[in-house]
Amino acid sequence: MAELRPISIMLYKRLLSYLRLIKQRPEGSPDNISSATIAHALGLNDVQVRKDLASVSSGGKPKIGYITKDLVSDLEHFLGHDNCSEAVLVGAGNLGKALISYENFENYGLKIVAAFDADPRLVGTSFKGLDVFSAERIPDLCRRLKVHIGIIAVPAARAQQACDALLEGGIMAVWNFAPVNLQVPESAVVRNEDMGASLALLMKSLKEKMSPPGENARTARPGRRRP
Amino acid sequence: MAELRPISIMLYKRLLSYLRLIKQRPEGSPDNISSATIAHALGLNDVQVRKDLASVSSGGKPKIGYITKDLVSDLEHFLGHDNCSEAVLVGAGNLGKALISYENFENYGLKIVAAFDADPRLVGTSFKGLDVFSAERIPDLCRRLKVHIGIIAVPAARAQQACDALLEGGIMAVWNFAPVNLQVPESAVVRNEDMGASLALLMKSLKEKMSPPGENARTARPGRRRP
DNA sequence: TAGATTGTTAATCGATTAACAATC
DNA sequence: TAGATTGTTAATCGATTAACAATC
Repeated sequence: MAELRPISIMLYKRLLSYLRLIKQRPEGSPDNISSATIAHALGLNDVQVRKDLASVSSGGKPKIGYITKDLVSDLEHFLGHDNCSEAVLVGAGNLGKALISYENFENYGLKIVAAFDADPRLVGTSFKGLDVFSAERIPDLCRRLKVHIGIIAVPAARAQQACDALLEGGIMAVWNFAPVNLQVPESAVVRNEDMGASLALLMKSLKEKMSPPGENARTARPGRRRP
Repeated sequence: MAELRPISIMLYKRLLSYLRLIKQRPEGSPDNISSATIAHALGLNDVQVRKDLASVSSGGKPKIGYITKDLVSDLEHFLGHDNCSEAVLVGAGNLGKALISYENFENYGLKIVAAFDADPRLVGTSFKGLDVFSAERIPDLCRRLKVHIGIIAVPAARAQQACDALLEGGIMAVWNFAPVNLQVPESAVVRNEDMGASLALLMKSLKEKMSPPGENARTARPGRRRP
């Protein structure tokens, strides 16, 4: 049951994908699920699924599998979705608005509590009930709101500046959507949402699919997704 | 020099990060760079950087390092940024508009050539020079434009439908921003841009940083980013 | 030459998978 | 009981790192 030491990013991602898969099952699905079913739906190995789940859940039952209800709560508990965290958003342009609109964040325990923008035309407006403040107020308001997560959704050229302001406001974790390498002190955590890199990966897979691996290929993995 | 067999996703991501780092260096930076410098800036091991680069470039020079100009072109060539690919976008809401505005995609060889939306108020409009067509025309226009990449930026509930239309139009690679597991045939490639999962990872790192690993921790990696 | 830096070989480490026993 | 399924142990595989020789 629940380990304490840091787990690998790959494992963490898989756990998240299990949770999402199970939560997404249509109404009226059986209330149990086997590791093989999960593995098949996600293109993974069933032993791996069982091993992953063993580190999280109270275990499945032979011939039955895992009780989805229990599994969901075990996963959520382990992944820490229980305690909601608050964040501020810098940049209320299209991307910022898209993030504000993204219904799904609350499922992951995130709530955006304030937005900032440097554009005076946006300052003072509100979007989906969220007020947009002047970027100058970032350090002050972050401190007052005692928020620890900052989201950067500004153009590349202004990202470092936004980051600095957030850090000044006591932000400890930065979620960066701008295509730049932010410089931050070691005390802070940065996660780059590098959409360019992500796109490149898609294009890479596509190319690999179109020009099949050839003689050299050894481990062309078979089917990943359901037809 | 340049391997042919499929390379690992982690390696591919690192190569992308090298490219981005080097391209981002300020004007007037030296025209050479050492593996140690790259490694330090990205929080990696320098041997790893050299090994990665060896698979891509014509090599560095002892005492000098790598010539950035050559390295950039080697990386770009290897990563396939040379040949630009075209894509269509489904969903011209805030997220869609943010993607259209994202200056950076062209650096990765992607051009969005058409946008679709189900909302009649958006159909017929254009944004940054890109026309928005009715979602009904997806299969037809995709075929006519001979596009192979589709981007899904619609709400979760409509994502599978959008995906089906794209597949009907001959799309082979789907970049999915909706928080659902799309069902696609094996012939297609899907990349899920799961922002919820990404957020969860950030929150995980933050938690790990705030409550230090404790006695159990064995390999707390030291410094990752510059102060 | 001495020092910095690359590139490679071998060792280590961690993650995945195969085989199989346990259990309902 | 027979069959399906879990959980675990051991083997495999791949990726990272350490040590060091090669080179400018």
